[in-house]
Amino acid sequence: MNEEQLHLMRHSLAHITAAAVQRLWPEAKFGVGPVVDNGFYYDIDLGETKISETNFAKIEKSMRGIIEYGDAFEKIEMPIDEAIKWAQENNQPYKEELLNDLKRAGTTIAKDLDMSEIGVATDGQSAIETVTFYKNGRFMDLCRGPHLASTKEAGVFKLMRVAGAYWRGKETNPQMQRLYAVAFATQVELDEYLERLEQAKLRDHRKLGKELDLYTLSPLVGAGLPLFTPRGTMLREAVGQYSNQLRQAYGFQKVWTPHITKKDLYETSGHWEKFGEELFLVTSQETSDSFVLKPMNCPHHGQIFSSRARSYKDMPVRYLETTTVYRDEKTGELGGLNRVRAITQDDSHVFCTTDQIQSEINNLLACASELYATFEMPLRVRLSYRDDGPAYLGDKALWGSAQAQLKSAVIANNMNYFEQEGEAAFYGPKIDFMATDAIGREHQVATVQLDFVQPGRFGLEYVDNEGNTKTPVMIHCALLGSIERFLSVFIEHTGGWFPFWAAPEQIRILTINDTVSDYVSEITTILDGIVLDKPISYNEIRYTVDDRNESLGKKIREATNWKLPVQLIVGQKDKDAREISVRTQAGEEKIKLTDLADYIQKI
RNA sequence: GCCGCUGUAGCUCAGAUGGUAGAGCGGCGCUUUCGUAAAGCGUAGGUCUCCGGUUCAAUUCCGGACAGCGGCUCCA
Repeated sequence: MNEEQLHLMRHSLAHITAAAVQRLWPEAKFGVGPVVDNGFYYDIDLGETKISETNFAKIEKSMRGIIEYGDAFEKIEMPIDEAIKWAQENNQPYKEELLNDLKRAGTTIAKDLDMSEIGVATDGQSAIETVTFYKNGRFMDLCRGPHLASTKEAGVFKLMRVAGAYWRGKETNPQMQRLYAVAFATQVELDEYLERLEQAKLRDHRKLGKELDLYTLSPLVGAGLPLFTPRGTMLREAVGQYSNQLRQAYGFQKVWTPHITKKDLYETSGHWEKFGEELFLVTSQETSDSFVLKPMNCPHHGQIFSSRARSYKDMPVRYLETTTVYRDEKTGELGGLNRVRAITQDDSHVFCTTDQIQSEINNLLACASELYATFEMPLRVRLSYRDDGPAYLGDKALWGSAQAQLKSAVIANNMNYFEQEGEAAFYGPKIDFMATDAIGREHQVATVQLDFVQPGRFGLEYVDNEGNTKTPVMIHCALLGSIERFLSVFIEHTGGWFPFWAAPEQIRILTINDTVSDYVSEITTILDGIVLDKPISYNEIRYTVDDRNESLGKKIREATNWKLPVQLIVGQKDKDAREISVRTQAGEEKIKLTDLADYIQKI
């Protein structure tokens, strides 16, 4: 079955799902039922009644009945006004809204519609004459089609879950229930898909985070506030230090700013107005000032920039700071390390002239590419442009040229990109780097954002070569993004098998009995003296010695379960031969004690 | 925040139409010094997430809170 047929089949199954739901709950009001990756969903409103997973067996049974019966999919063409009347008479208000949009604008696609009149009826000219419906059995649905000839041709499916979903994606609209299903041509393919899902769960960072003892969550501390164990701290510091050292090599200087600030700072920046509800407030018993926990660092870095007179000769000024910011995210959005309320950003800000924008963007893209190449993580780049909504600030022409510069930089760097309208920050267009987690969900990691608003708001300035006062452009950039989120993706990407340089415990020496302790000391002396150069220079090999009175098999099993990059096995035979048995994921080999330092250096 | 699901020992899980609960691993103790993914025996761990309600009796039923999961919305 090709992609097109599969799509057709999944779409028809969405109708069959709706037909089954209508059979079981005749009062059901239907939204939309599109095809998605691996399956489809249908949005349904049953009023007070709620579908839960306990109803799935009954719905699936009804669907199988419909498939077995083999209703034909019948195409019906209907004048638009007659269709609207049908929706009213059959108590299908959501379909009525869609039909209103079709009549008024000829489309139901939200981004092509004027939001102020979405779903609103019109008496005027129709944009279109007729609409098509598809009917299978007693169920009839507004639909462009095409469909299978008969329900009998539907493949295998499985209802997966039910979730809330706002009608047309608007929070102020009623919430419907979204019934998700997967569907394939054959049972074998469905089983394979479910098996892949099971495999992916083994790489879930929340599962590995517990198994590998990386972080923990405590209800006493609060949701979205992860606590990092010694191993997890080692990991986050390794990647954080790499990010810092890399950016220093690309011309950035470290700065430091406090974690609380007067709220005035964000009123000036514009963040208070836009994100006020998500700021944690801090009360002072000493002064009447209102403080907040900082949700980001750009205004602080701007204050450092403006602390001295700046000449064009100083530009660009590049600051970096890895620090934790706090955002009161909605509780329902929190999850694992991916979305937290204490967010450690490897944040940086460039202050430059408009002439320097292009080269600074290139500098940052090169830096990000180098970093993700080290992690061997493929990324997709998202170019986010402006929406014309009132929430966005700044000069429109400047936005336009900046967007063009971002795009040409991305193309020049040969990056895999896609464009998205309306995702820009309120102060400027941006480039986001998207990484994929274990089950295929994309998450933003690195970001490069142009800002034409904040420098002006804070009165930042420099003097150009003619003695004129100018406003600099600001470029925000985080490479890892949020270290917490980065780790969530990194853990799933590696399955917990971290590269040697980032592994919390890099080497474990496993002894066979207690006759080799002097030989173990010889080995540790070598390890202690090694200086590594990849990907950053450091001189601390993180090793432990497992000399417990346990079987070698058990020691190997445990070290493997901890996903240690290197196991060094030593017994009397190795000691006599001045050798070490080295066990890695690739297999096992014997090396000379004198070759150990070299061997480690080359990992 | 909203919709649905979930919460039993440190971990993974079992269990009873309402009569206060078990296994494996891990921990601890003893024995064992053993060469490639779990040595043997013994032993201690639980307000069955928390707070209310119903009941002679609640871990089990009902309500609420907290937390986790899947989505929606949001994401500076």
